[in-house]
Amino acid sequence: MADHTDTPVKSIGRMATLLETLQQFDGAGVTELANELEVTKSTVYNHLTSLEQHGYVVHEGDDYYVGLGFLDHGEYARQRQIGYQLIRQKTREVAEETGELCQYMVEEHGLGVFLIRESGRQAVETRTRIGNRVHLNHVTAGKAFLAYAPDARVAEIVDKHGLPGKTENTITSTEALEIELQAIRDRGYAVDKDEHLKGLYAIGVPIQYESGQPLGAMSVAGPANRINDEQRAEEIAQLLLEKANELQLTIKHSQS
Amino acid sequence: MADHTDTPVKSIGRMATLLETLQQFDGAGVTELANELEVTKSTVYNHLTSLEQHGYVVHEGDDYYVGLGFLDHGEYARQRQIGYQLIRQKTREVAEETGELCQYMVEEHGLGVFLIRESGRQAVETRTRIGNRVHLNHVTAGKAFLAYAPDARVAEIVDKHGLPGKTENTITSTEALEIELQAIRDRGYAVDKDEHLKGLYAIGVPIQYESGQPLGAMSVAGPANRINDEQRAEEIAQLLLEKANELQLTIKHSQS
DNA sequence: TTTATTGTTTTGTATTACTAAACACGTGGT
DNA sequence: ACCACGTGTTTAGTAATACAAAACAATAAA
Repeated sequence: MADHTDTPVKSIGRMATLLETLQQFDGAGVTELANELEVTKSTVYNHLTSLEQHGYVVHEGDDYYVGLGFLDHGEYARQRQIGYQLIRQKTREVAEETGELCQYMVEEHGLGVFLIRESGRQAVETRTRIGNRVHLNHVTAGKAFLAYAPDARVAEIVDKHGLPGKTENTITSTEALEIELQAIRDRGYAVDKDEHLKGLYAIGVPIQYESGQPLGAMSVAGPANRINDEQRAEEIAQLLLEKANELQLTIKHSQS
Repeated sequence: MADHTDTPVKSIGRMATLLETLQQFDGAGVTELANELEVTKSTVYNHLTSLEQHGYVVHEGDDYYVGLGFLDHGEYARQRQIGYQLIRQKTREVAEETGELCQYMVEEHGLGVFLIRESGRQAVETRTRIGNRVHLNHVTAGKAFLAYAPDARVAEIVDKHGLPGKTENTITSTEALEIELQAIRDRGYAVDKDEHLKGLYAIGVPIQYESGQPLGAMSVAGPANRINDEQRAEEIAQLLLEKANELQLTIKHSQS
């Protein structure tokens, strides 16, 4: 799980994997972590206390947890994204008007990151959470993004992360991807029948900057039985495209 | 600005100050950071590339920025807080019913951290953002929290962070604090006329767990001219107390 | 072209973060 | 009541590493 690509400052690598497992385990003790990471207890202890002194970790009794120190940096990074406030508002509108779950995702380091998540009245519950990173070929919004990203960028991303499978429907070859992306461009939006999760149907469109480069992608997700019919899907797609277009105009002129 | 309390793993300390200044500067280059932190360029470069490989930093051209890697940990830490979902919903209700800005704050490491922030229709804009850390004696919610926290905990916090001043009205002595906290307990809620920010009026109540220990505090803030009148303030306070009470009952039985 | 000013890379060394082992503390079992 | 084993914590010694210094590359300005 932990990438052993050696980085100049190895302590940062250790810290990163420490935090990841700390989060995975939903809180853990020193020994538990030491066993998992295959390092000495004292090493883990030193890291944890250092992280704690800087607000990145809390301990309750003998268990350590990821702390709220990350929330500050995280929210800063989120609000720094171009058009964040405007897109957030639009996402909310879509969620209310469709009643479904509407999300906005951006790309960073070749992966998709969920930035905004707004639930409508009858929205489904998914496991995705703000900040989660996913492979772009695993989600509808990700494919909508790729379809409108420069070819060179797509190639870079595929080269870096490959096209790992998730379900049997996931696209795992560059040829199939190219065909899919072309289909999305022809259609104007991306559609998925349970690629990410069984029984989930999703529609995604890119949010484009001037010059057409995508900032991210917005998607609506709901239970297949509710969205799968031709009529409703097309309705939602048109709504998304309309909102995306509005955003494109406002972002262009406001630059934030 | 950088605390030089030596921690076992010093790289983490360097990383922390690096990230802080990176955020303060809203993006910066290698040389700029090296000068500010009084270390060599190569050191900064090594840290930045290491952080980047782990998704904590991005670079655009020659400028580095805090990345979205923090968002995942941050959101995790936020949702881990007891009663988060329920409190979020109630915060929204209060924002809608009052039309003002309603926030929820918890304490970590002796400081207040803004967890939730919901704006009503006529809500003021403040500089506070989710994840921001503030001294508890600087904000209304913080004082509401302190008023219902165990005396020992209050003493610990004051001992650790002191009572730094912010405006001329900020409480900076333990005696004054004790009097204020008692007044809050007598009244049932905390009130502030521009302690944190000029022209802002805020009302805060604790959100208590079973056994009365506070999980955090919820506050409503608005322009002084709108809230300052006796009638309106009392109205808001009663609404908050009612919502807090509802929360206390639901959280008790749901444990999340 | 020249001259600053970037970011990047390299090399050697002093620092430091690691392992290992001992210590303190509490708990559960017998 | 004791003992054994589980914690987290602390301490020493050493191998690893993160650092400073300086050279290098690349870009932009003069």
